Amino acid sequence: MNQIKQIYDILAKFYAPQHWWPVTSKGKANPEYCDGPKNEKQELEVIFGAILTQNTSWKNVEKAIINLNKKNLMDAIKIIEIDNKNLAEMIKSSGYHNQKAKKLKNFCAFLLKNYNGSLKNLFGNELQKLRDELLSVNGIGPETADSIILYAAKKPIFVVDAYTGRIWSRITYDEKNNEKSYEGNYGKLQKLFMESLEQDTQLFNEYHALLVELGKNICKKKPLCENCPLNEMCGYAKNRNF
DNA sequence: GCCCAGGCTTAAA
DNA sequence: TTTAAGCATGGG
Repeated sequence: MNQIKQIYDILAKFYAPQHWWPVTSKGKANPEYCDGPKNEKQELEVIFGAILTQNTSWKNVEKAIINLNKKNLMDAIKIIEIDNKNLAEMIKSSGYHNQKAKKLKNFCAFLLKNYNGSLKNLFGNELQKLRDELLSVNGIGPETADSIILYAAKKPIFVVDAYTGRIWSRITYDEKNNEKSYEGNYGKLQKLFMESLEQDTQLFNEYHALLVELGKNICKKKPLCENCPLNEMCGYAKNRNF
């Protein structure tokens, strides 16, 4: 078994199932209702969440999502119609709110113009075409695009994030690889993970979520190697005598 | 007060 | 083609 699969198995035993992507219900964050979107409105919520969580903790995003739901703004046309300042104020808690307000509008304008406002139409594209389309929107980069593809469109693509880079850099840490060898190398990491695993949406879903959990709580900037289920296979942990 | 968070764009070297 | 600055709130 390759190391990437091995890591998944260890994490899946170490942590409970993650049930990503979290979706709110009835205007509230609802932890019982978080196995991904069930309709287009919730798919749109996943997309907005993916944009709002750029370089931002989910806690701060959740408040913004709740606000949008309360004002009935999970709707591409309504987002286009509301003015920038109003929208920015609504999503203030998610940080970079002025930029992110524009990003939400950019996506909605794109959806209305090219796909008649229909996510079903957009998601009808082949995976690669869908990715290219998403990346053409100003404000959507590789991680946001892939999150949308995996968690809203439910097509198999591996989402790489800062945690993935940090964790893999530390696992492979040795004389040649330093602690940041794989940071900021999106394509290389994505290829590595996708070539090591079956192309399975649910697997990619859970794996990414597990890496986030590990990155947030154990493999932090200052890592807690003593608590880490991967420390026996981790070059960085070994180097620190764990 | 300082550090960090589920990135992306733009402009300069 | 790589690197830096700017964006900004909220929690530890």
